[in-house]
Formats: sequence, structure tokens, C-alpha cells
Amino acid sequence: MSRFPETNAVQRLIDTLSLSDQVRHYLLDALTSGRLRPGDRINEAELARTLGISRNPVREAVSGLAQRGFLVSAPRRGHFLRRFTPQDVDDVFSFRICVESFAIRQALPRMRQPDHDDLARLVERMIAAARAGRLAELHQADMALHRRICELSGNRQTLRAHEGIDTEVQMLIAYVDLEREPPLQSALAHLPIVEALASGDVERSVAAMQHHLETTWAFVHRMYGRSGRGEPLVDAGDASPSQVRRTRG
Amino acid sequence: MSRFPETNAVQRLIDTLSLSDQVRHYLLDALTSGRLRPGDRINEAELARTLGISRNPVREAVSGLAQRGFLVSAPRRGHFLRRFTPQDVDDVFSFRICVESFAIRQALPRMRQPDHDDLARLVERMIAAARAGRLAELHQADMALHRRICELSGNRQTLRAHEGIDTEVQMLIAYVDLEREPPLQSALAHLPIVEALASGDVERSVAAMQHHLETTWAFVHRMYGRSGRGEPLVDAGDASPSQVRRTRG
DNA sequence: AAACTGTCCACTGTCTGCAGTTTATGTTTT
DNA sequence: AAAACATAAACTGCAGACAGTGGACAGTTT
Repeated sequence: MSRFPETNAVQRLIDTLSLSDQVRHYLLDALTSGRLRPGDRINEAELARTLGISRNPVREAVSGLAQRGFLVSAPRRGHFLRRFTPQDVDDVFSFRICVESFAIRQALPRMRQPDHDDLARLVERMIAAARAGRLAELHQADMALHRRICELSGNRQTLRAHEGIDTEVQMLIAYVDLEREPPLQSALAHLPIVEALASGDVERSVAAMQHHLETTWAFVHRMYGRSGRGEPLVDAGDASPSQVRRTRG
Repeated sequence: MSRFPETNAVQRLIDTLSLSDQVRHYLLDALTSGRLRPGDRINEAELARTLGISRNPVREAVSGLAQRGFLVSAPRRGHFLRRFTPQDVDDVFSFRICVESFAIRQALPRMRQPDHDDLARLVERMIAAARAGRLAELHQADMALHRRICELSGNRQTLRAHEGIDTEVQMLIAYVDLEREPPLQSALAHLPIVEALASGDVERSVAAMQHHLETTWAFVHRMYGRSGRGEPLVDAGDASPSQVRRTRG
């Protein structure tokens, strides 16, 4: 089939071309970057016009994101970015602790020196970025670290679940002016995890991870706790208070 | 708004109308029932003709299922039902143990007497179905029980994750003539879980659940272990050995 | 003034059609 | 006869168009 050695790489690039895929990434970026805010409606026709394409690829992307729970859809009315309640924060972070702890348990026995070095380098990058005030890079390395651990677990289910959680977390913090941990502190918070992993102590590693995630959780929770003690900021989709339903599998 | 009490039910029926949704359910059923077998191709046009609709709703459904990982897509070549390796079995079941254990931890403190009664009734139904040889009902109650526990956790992330796992498990066992646990034994295996929950002992409940899932895991694993010790039966999508890629978020 | 009814507009859900690829078939060449 | 090639069929990806529904607004009624 492929006579040219570089065909695979080229092929992959070409594959990425599918318009639906591009739209999906475009939308995911809009969601996680805060350009799209909770409750916002997604206008298929307008988006298609903006991107200079037809509505079909747009619909496929949007429909997929709805199936995955990142958008809520109201039949015949459109798709909306979810709204988040304090409970959503708790659900996401408690589940995240569950998943990433499990990832560590599966990853650690499989890790070799190069893997540990990898993680160490990521933390160094975080610290350097924090010192230099490059917040975007800090954030990026942060995500990469957590993701890497899930990859190292070798468990595709875990990795897949983490991807979903990761997206949710980014959506949660995207549109609030988050009262964040100080950058350097945030970067340093990952040191104990990587060190514990390097020592080979599973329980210590899990504990370190849990502690770190609980700290982050607390920061995010504080934001959502403000506008109403436990009461829903707005329940998913105020656009149609009674019958908005999440597209389910 | 609604003066008529049954309006909600009616509304739900009307909402269900979307063709994409219907196709999605149709396909999910085909996947989990074994009517579609791993490696099988999904022919959009043919499916559309069969259902008497156009290709658009079909594409939306298929695309969504691919994004959720239930299908693999090969650009310009089509969508295929995943193939499964022994590792997939291990990944799914180990992760399932992680998720359902977590569900119990969150659910138990929230459970009230009616909830315990609910679960007890489900187990009774399983036992009755097993004794009567109604395997379909047994299987259905089994799934309902596990799902109910995730619901009782009150954690939407957990429930969502469980839905994905549940689908994967059904796909895993759908097309193999599974060497199953004897029906009655399978039904009775759930008793310790529900009893432990009723006693309020979290650790005992978790242990019971883990034991049960490990037993099931072993049965499924045995099937996949046969055709090659650890070697992939076939890796995802032999249709295009080199460049099948999973549609990712 | 408040509630109700009817009309208009925007948008979703779906269909048909077309272009470019991939796969299958048949033919030629060695 | 097997392999390579050429041609035809089939399918995916995308575009454009249409019908039906929901929502907003204005006019009307009580």
C-alpha cells in the first residue's frame, strides 16, 4: 500500500483534514478556553458561515460533543454550553481523584527510569515557567503531567476517562477568574508526587496526588461556592428550564 | 405550564423522535447484542436505506459513537466495530472495579432504607429469573443493579463513566459464546454486596463488589485468553492494519 | 393592564446531489 | 498461471436546499 516511508506521517496529517474533526477541535478549544461561556448557544448556521463550510460537518461535531456531555441539547432549539453547579465541581474532582489514583496504582509498577525522568522534566518545566511568569506554559505542562501518568498506566479506559475529566475541568475554570494557587506554589505542588513515584512507594504517591488534587479542588470550589451556598448557579440549561435534557447514550 | 399531568410523558415521547437519536440507539443495540461483530463495517448508505431515511442522521449517530470510542473510523474508508484484545478486557474490568468501588463509597452514606429495598428487590428478581431460566431478564436486572448503585452515588461523572464501561462490557461479551457463570450462581453472587451495603459497612461492601467483578472478569478473560496467549486476536481494525486511528477528542 | 391569539423570522432536522477516494472486477502482460 | 494494470462500481465527505418548529413581537380581547 504505502511505498513511501514517510507516507504514514503524511497520511496522518492528511487524515486530520476531516472538517468534522477540525470543527470538533475548534469547538473544544472554544469551550475550554472560555471563549464560549456557559449557557451560550451554538448556532450551527452561523458557525458554518464563519468557518466557510456547510452545516453538515458542524452538526456532526456538535452532536458528538453533546453525546459526550460537553454540550446540552434541547430538541429543535439547539445546543448550549453546559452550566455548572457547585455539585458539578465536586463530582468532577472527586471522580478525578478516583481515576488518577487508580492511574498511579497501575502506572507505577510499569514505570522505568526514562518514565521517571520524563515526569521530572515536566515538573522542571512547570517550575521554570512559573518563575518566568509564563502561565500558559505552566498550565500546559500541568495538564501534560497528569495526562502522562494516565498514559503510563497503560489502561486505555483510564486514559479515555481522564480526557473527559480534563475537558470538564478546563471548562469549569475557563470562564471564572479563578482565584488560583500562586503559580510557583502550583508548580512545586507536583514535586512530592513525582518524588514519591520515583521512590516507588505506591501509597505515598497516591496520597501525594490526592493531596494535590484536593488543593486544586478547594480553589475551584471556592469560586463556585460564592454565588450561592450550594444552590445551583443555574441548573443545566436555563434556556428551557423544564425540559432541557442531556443527550444520552 | 402543563395543566395536563401526562404532558411530561408525552413530551418525552415526542422528544425521542429525532432520527439521529433513534439510529444511535439502534446501533448501540446492534453493538451490544452481538448482531454486529467486531471488525464489521458500517455502511452508511445501506443502513440509511434499511431504515428508510437519509444518510445524515446515520452519519451523526455513527460519528458520535466513534467519538465515544465504540467504533473505529478510517478516514474515507468507513467506520468499523472495534476488535478486542485480552488487554481490552483487563483494561475495562480493572477500571470498572475502580469506578464501582468509588460509586459504593459515595453511595452508601447517602442511601436510605428505600434504596436498600430497591437493591434487594433487584437481587430477588435476579434470583427468580435465574431459577426460571429467564436469562435475558437476569442479565437486565444485573445491569440495572450495577447502574443503580452508580446512580445512588449521586455523582454524574461516575454514572457517565459507568455507562461507557457498561457498553464496553456488553460489546465484549456479546459476540463470544461466553463461558458464563451458572445463572443462579451469578444471581446469588450479588447478595453479599447488597447485604454488606445494608449493614452499612463500606469496606465490606467494596470488597464484596470487587470479588464479584473479579469473578466476572475471570470468566470473560478466559474467553479472550484462548485464541492466543496475550497476543491480540486482532488489533483494532485489521481492515487497514497501519493507519486506522480512533477518532479522538 | 394583563392575558391571549396570530403572524413573522430564525434555526434545526432532514433530504438530495455531487466530487473525490477507495475497493472490487476484469483484462492484459510476463 | 500469477502478477500487474486498467477500468468500473461503491462509498464517504461535503454542499446546498427545503420543510417544520420554536420564539419574538404586535395586535386584539377581556
